[in-house]
Amino acid sequence: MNARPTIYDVAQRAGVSKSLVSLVLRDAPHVAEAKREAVKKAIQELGYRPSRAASALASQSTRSVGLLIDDFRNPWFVELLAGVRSVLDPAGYTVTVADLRLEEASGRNPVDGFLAQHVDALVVAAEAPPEMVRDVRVPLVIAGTRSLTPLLGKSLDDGAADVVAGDDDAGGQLAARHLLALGHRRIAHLSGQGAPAEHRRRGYVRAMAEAGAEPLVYGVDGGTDEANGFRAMRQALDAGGRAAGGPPTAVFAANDVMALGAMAALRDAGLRVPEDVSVLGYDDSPLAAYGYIRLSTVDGHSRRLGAEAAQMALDRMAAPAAPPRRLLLEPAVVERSSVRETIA
Amino acid sequence: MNARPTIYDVAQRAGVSKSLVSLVLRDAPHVAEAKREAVKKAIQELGYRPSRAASALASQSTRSVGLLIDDFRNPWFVELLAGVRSVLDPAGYTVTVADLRLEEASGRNPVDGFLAQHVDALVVAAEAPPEMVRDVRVPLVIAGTRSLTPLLGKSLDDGAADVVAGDDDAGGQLAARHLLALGHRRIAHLSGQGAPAEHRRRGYVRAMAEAGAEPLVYGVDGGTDEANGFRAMRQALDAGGRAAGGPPTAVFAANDVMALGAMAALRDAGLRVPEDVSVLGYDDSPLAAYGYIRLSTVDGHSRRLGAEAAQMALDRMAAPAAPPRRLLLEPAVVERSSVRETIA
DNA sequence: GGTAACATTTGGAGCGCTCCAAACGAGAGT
DNA sequence: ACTCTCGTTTGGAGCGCTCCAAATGTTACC
Repeated sequence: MNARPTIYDVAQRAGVSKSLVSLVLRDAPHVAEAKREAVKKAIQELGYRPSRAASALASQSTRSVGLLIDDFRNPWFVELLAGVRSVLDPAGYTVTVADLRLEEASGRNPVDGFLAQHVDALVVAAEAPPEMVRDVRVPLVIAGTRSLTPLLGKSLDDGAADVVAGDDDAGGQLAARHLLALGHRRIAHLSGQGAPAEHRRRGYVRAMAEAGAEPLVYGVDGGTDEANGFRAMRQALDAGGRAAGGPPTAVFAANDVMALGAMAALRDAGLRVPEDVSVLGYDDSPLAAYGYIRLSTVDGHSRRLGAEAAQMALDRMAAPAAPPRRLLLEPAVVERSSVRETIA
Repeated sequence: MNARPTIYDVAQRAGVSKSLVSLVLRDAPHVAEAKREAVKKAIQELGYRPSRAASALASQSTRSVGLLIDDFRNPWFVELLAGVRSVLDPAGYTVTVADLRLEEASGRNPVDGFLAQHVDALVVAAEAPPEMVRDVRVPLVIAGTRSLTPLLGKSLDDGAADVVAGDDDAGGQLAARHLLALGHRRIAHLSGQGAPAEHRRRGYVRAMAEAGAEPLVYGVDGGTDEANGFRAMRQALDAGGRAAGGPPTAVFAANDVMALGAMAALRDAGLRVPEDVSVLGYDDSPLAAYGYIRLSTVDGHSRRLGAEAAQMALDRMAAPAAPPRRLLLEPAVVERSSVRETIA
């Protein structure tokens, strides 16, 4: 009566067998054009929609891949997702997204969720606890602006994960050198917890040392959020007041949101950006592009990252035994209006 | 061998029948504690995870609800989602999110996707084309900061949709009155396409008329994005220059992103916010709360909206024949630092 | 001691689909 | 006319689980 039509209903209406309907559904070759049409017509008329559950159960494949990101609030993921879909959509795969922060907040393990869902592959673009991805038996791709360390552990252990990531070390160096090249010497770095921040920091410190400039790092023990950006910037300003050379002339923040916090602190202190101090962010998130913000930033190519990750997933599904791949994307600085040469 | 363990494997290992395992899985009553433990132990040891597909197929229910939002890039949805999950998680439901813009970009119908997935209910928080939700046979709830118009059509047709929404008309009035009460008279409104913007505009116009002030609307034919906010603000400024009273002393934007565009235009024009002109946004998106922005805005209570929508979905699943419900949430203004009294 | 009443456990019949081996037809070749 | 092919179509056996009716144990009560 009112129940959802099944493949049998379609078959009956089209005057063929359920098997033929199934073939049409997956548009197989060797189906007579007339029958194909008849089936399509019946599908149309009945408003039939195949049941994913049944199909998944029978075929042992959901043709879906899971994407784990860390926080929906950080728009970083949007481009990443667009990249992932750009390669998975044409291949007929569906992608489901979960937010690590949100899942954990409600006491769930998102990876379990994905596995219960029978995803065919998993793309992890968040700093997930290693044990969470320990023995995932589906193709696993690690993607991140994110640094590799916690992931290398996993992939070395069982050789099963492909990884594609922005090179955060290089990005940190790039940022510092960019500022150095513009004549800055007192360059503060606003950092925070977590692997990506740590690598960016490391790169920054190295570049500063090479240039013979003193590394000035703040906020290491805080989050990589706006509040800590604000706080760390204040510290940098206070330290600069008491210390030798005065306040920094440039600031490199571990990400765009922290940079935004820094800009608030600078404005509150009566300092102008970029006239008095230059601010450089990281991620090239949508935030940075707003006309009111115009933040110069380091671009980790998140869209490309997503596309590469998706391709790796596809490749591994095709060839599960192929040697794992690694790909590092070289970051680049995006000039907007928050950075300029020193006046000094 | 290497295959995923099934319920039978667990049963065998625990020395019980598959049915008992199934009971334990859905923690049914009337199961002896000892057996329950044994089953749990076996599950643990085997790393067993139930197959959602099989369970969905057998039980004719996925215990999942779909949430359709309009654009991942607009962080408006984050709180909405949190609200939805806050009621659905405890009830044991899973929620899957799709982004209308993204789905359409890849030529898919997200609702079809949800239905193929057999969601038990659908929450639509985007301005989906009516035909898209036409004959959805699952409980449907419409949620929005979004105005009701396009939805009322649908729900009146078949009486099957519950709706909860922010009252955009009231919000528009509220915004205008708020500014009026602070002594502003030349209050420009930056608007755009789409039902929510239209209703906010209508409210604004009414309140202005009631106060005997002239409505000044710009940007109606553009999007509700940053670029149009910028452009509309420029127009308002130019018009003010030529016309009678000078540039507006206050601006009410149809949403926060447009307000941000307006702030950029104002800054470029050498005008300060709020000293020279007040800016009021709408949505109370995360954007507005950044220290660097501190945008005063109208709060549509998106979290509560999500929670109410989820509850409605739950209620309707429990009682499919209950009369449809309507709920309008009264917006409120959130004071930050972008609005102040007129000096005049 | 026997049995009713309940608590606990179990096998079987699907859920709607895919996939396979087998059946069917219709020309082509001899 | 009769095989052979090859392209097309079909029934049947699951996929891993839920749900039901029925079986089995256990306790209590007469």
